[in-house]
Amino acid sequence: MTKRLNSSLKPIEDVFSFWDVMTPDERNFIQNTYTVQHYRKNEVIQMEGDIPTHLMVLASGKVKVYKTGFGNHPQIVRMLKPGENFGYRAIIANEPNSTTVTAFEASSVYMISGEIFLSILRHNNAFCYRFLEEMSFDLAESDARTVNLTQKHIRGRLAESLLFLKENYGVEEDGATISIYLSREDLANLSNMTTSNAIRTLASFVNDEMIAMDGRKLKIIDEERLRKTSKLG
Amino acid sequence: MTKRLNSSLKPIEDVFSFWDVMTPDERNFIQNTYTVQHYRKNEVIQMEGDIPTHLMVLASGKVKVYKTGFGNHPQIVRMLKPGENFGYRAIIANEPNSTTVTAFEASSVYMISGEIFLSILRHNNAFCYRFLEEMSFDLAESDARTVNLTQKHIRGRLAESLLFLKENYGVEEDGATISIYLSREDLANLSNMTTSNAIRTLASFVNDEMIAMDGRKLKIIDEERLRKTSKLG
DNA sequence: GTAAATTTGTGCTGTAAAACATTGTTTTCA
DNA sequence: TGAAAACAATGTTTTACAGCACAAATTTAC
Repeated sequence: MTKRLNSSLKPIEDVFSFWDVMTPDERNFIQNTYTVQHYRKNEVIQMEGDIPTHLMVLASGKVKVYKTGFGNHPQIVRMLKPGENFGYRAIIANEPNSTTVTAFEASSVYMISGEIFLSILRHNNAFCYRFLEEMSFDLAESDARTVNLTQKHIRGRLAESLLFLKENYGVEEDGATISIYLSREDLANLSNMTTSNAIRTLASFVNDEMIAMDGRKLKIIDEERLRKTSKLG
Repeated sequence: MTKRLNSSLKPIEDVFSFWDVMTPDERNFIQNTYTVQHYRKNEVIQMEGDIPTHLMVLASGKVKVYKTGFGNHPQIVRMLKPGENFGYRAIIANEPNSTTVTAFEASSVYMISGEIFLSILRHNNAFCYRFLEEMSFDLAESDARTVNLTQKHIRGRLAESLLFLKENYGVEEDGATISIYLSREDLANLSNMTTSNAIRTLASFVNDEMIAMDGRKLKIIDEERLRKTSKLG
């Protein structure tokens, strides 16, 4: 089984989206030094406060990036899908990790040494620019999240999260069921509310016929209205 | 008077902190093409939604960077002091501005053409890397702000803001008065609360002898306790 | 295959903070 | 210099949401 998982893993040159701007030498170097790590559901991949060692590329699975605030209350700040990079911000800033990363489901991660990463950044301008671009998107998203979470009311925040999940992870073959199954608690930590309120508000959305639920499967049935709810509360 | 202001303005090579990583050619090019803009108190420098045209460097004064949320309620996401760059994120991301920038007080800004900026980013690796570094700090700050604003209670948020203002802008000769005079409204927009609550909470801090007030002059007299309040509410 | 643990669902209560209203105070500018 | 506007202060009311307790359902573990 494990073998099968490994053999079915997409090779790093297909997963790491900045492969195309690297030189043959750089590619070789990474090919010869990268490692793969497999994580089980709920396993911690990176810990807040630890010294970062690797640029990581999610090969398969889904992970959450979160900060632990006062009273151990986590706030999810990013959710990644295969092909996305993480762990590199702290390397560039030369700081301890500012976030914890945990696997939502069984996930595989390509690990590229931080020193090699920095060295490529410092020698390959196109590579550096691509990361700059990526960060400039992430920064806008982060600022937008700040405003969403502080200014929207509970219904607006949850609606926003559901739409984000749909956009980010897509839907099943039925065209409506969001392709990620989160616990109510994770949904709450994404939307800055208590678990009870996530449950309650989901129920109210079902009642309003904006979504349908089957356990953790959430189906968006009136996206229009959900979008309105996200905007106006 | 205006002449005096102009003549007392620090030259761009002293203000723009990435000058040292530029080539002589690049420096020349910027020297020959940059412009200076002066803004009066409360004047808008950059507008949310507009197409970005220039990398801007604050030469003198103080400015706020904010997003306008639902119900026209602004959330300040950054406050700049001389030497800091702004307006460049949207250029890199090739998006409309995601924030509005307004002068707190009379400010002067060096304007560097977006095309020239992009061209240097694409040819000068050290220059590109410095911006990458800057963004990696900003991104961590933005995520931290999200957690602060969503999880801390009103006293904690205001205390946090006061400490930030002191760290960012420093203090007057008395060693205690914060060197920026904000309206209660701006303080509220920085701390995600209503103006009345900013006023009330400030008064309560005075009562608790953590700060002293004289109009807009805020003096931190018990930083220890203010820090504790910021952490624990 | 049953116990234990985790997750989900619901109701109730208290409260932090928004919203609103009013008045006093300072700035701005014809 | 006097009216208007902006800002600061404070009291009152309303409400959105957290916190808690508990029950039911589902998952995990042995």
